[in-house]
Amino acid sequence: MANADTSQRILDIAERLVQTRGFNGFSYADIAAALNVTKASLHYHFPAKADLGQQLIERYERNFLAALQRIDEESKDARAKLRRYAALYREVLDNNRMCLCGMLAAEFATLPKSMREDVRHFFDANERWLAAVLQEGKRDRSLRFSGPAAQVAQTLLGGLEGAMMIARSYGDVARFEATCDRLLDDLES
Amino acid sequence: MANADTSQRILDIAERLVQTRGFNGFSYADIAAALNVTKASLHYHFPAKADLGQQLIERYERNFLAALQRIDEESKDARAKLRRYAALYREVLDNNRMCLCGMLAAEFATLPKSMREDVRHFFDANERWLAAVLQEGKRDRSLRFSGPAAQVAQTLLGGLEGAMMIARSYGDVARFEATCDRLLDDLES
DNA sequence: GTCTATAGGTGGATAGAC
DNA sequence: GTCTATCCACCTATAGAC
Repeated sequence: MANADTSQRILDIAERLVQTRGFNGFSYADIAAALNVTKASLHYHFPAKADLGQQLIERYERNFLAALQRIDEESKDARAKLRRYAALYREVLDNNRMCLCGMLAAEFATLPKSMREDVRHFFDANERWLAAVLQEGKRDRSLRFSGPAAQVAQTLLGGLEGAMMIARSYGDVARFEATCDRLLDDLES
Repeated sequence: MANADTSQRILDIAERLVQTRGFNGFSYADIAAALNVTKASLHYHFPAKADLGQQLIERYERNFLAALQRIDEESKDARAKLRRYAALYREVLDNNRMCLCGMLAAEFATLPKSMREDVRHFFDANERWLAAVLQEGKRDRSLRFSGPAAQVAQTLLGGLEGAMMIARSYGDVARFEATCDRLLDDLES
């Protein structure tokens, strides 16, 4: 059976590489060098690059959803939840990374089908969570917006992903934070 | 001297490839196949891929700025200008493409230095134009917003780029338009 | 300007020893 | 599980004939 720890370490390195360079911007050789193993042994854990990519997204989504659940449990209202959601993105950017799925969305046309479906699944899950929080915010009066919550959720997701991508081009986290504040202030007014 | 027409046709193909697949997602072989020439003859026009990439961005920005100037000349007020600005993005998406520089922003870490600078230059030019239009909208009362125009401009640019990228993953232009409307309605209220 | 031919490197992936 | 060795396809790029 595959050593779970080794697989996880491979995924850790690969995740960083995809988030910084993109799925088409790294190779098995890069991971091998970082882990001091041969390319061949990577193929034992992930036979094809598409397998590696798919497991990357699925692990990323599991971890992300776990973080969202912690936010649900620990936040006092919907407004606080949104602020912590945005903070998740900022933490990624702090490490000079792009959201894994935001990066893959750019490369979408070149991805194997299984990865495409997983990317969309991640976005869907994010939007569902955001829409639920927005609805909750309307009830508890901590948030204010017009139109369907699902549409606000899409705008928020796109706004954060886009701001992240551009801010990374400038190596300027403050830039991301400013956009973040604008997007959220708007819902809190 | 290089045949200008051939160079332009090469750039046309390359532009489409970058906008759909990314700079690391295509090769000289792809262009050669589309144009029915050999890879070697492409190197006559663009010795290295970095040269091709740089000229791609610079031509893209020239064309984009020309479009912005037409908008300036033909629009009745700032509000109309913003709507036409957003329409530029939608037209790109209609062709199943991503904004050239939005795509390159994702691959930023893997780009040659000259291309990085050009990508940022494109964003800078966009933000300057947007900020000027926003200021104008404040004067002519066709737009309403709080805080610095430059910050609203950044939020708008990021919002459009992000919405574009995600909408393309779903092959759903309507999704982009909905986000667009939300972003702009907000400034017109 | 475009071609043939090729160099020199790297990509993902596999076979089989240990 | 990891290794050596290797395959083959593809990559960017160049030399030199036409």
